[in-house]
Amino acid sequence: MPEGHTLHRLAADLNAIFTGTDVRASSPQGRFADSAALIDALAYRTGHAHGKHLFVGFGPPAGTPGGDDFESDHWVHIHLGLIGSLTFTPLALPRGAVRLRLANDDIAADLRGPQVCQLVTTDEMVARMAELGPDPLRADADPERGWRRVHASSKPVAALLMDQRVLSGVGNVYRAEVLFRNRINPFRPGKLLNRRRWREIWSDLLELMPQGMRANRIDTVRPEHTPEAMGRSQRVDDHGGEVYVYRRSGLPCHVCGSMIRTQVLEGRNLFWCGRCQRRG
DNA sequence: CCTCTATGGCGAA
DNA sequence: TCGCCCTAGAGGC
Repeated sequence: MPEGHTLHRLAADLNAIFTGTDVRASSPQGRFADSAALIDALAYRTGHAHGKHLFVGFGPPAGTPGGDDFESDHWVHIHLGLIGSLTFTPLALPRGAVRLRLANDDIAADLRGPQVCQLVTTDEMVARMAELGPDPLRADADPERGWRRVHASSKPVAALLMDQRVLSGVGNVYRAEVLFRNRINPFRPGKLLNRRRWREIWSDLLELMPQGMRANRIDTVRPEHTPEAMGRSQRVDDHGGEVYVYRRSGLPCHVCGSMIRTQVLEGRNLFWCGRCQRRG
C-alpha cells in the first residue's frame, strides 16, 4: 500500500510509539538477523521518510561513554516496494514472514515483504536521499528541480510523474489522479507541458498527499463528486479510497460519464479519461 | 489446490 | 521491454 504518504505516516507512527521506549529488534524470518541483533543493542532515535524511502535511526543507549544521545549512525533503510508492509500489532507471536520486528513492551511493528531492508550509515542515507527528486511531503522540497527534468524530457508526463528522480513519493494512484484532477493529457511530452500545468500538479499534490497521510489512504474526489453527493454506491476496492480513474477502467467517468480508459505505460497500468484530460 | 493481482524498482538483454 | 524479487489476499476449480 505504499506511496509516499504511507511512508511519512509510518515514520510519524514509529516516532509516536517508540521514541523514549526500550525498543527490541529481531528478525523472526531470519533474513535480517545479523543487523537486527546489532540494532537490538542500540536505542531507538528517530524515523523519517523521503519519498517512498523510510529511514529508522538507532544510536548508543543513553549513558554510553562517548555515545551521543541524539545522533544516529545506524539507519535501517526500508523500501516497501510493491507488496511490502509495516503494520503495528499488540505484542504477540509474529504471523507470516516478518523480516524485522521492532517492539517495546506494548506494541510490535512488523515489516513484511520489503524490497529493501538494509543497515546504512548516515553518509549512505544522505547519498540515497540525494538521488531523489523533490518530495511534496517535505517542507524543504523545491518543485523547480522537478520542472527542470520534466522540461528537458520527451517522455509522457505520466511516465515522468512515476520517476522518483523527478518527484519522489508519487506512485501509480497519485499520478493517475493528479493528472485527472488537473485535466492533463497523460501522454503529453514533458518538454511540451505548460509550466503552469506543472505548478498546478505540484500544488495539488501539496493538498492530496498530506490529506492521504492523515487519512492513511488515498482519496481524491472533490466534494461534488463523492458517492453521497452523486448518489452512487461506495467504492468497494482493496485500496479503499475514493478516486476518479485509478482501477476504474470501463466504468463511467464521475465528471463526464465517458468510459475510463487504461493502457500499460512503462510496465504499469495507467488510467485516464480521454474526454476530460486534454490539457497540456 | 491453483492462478492472478498489487500503491515498486532493479538488472539483463 | 521483460523477467524477477518480495508477500498476502482474492477468486476459481
